[in-house]
Amino acid sequence: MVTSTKARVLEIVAAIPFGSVSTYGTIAKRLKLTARQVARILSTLSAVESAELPWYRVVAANGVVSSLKLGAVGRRQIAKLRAEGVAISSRNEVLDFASVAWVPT
DNA sequence: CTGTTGACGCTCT
DNA sequence: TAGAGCGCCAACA
Repeated sequence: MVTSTKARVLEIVAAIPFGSVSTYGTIAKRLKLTARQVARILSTLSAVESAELPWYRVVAANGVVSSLKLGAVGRRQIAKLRAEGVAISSRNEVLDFASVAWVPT
């Protein structure tokens, strides 16, 4: 298989269980990458990929939703997470993050 | 080729 | 508790 960097990241994201979240840094270290690369890959997802993959289950370190996304995508991400049972505080942080955090295997 | 910009993370103050 | 600074690396003008 090709096992391109993008494919590996998408594979991890697609494996995040319902009601759980993961972080850029965790995925990045798991794949021997940097958080920036993981973030950029998710930012370049096609419309189909973004619709199929639970990219909204991926947040920044400490379960904080990236303030850079809050303008547009972030609002949608928080709405999606809440719809899946993930509580988000008024400060855009995942409540009880340690319990819902998921580590790729 | 160089410089800027991030859907980021960690450390120091 | 907040804020600022630096490192990381790929895409883009």
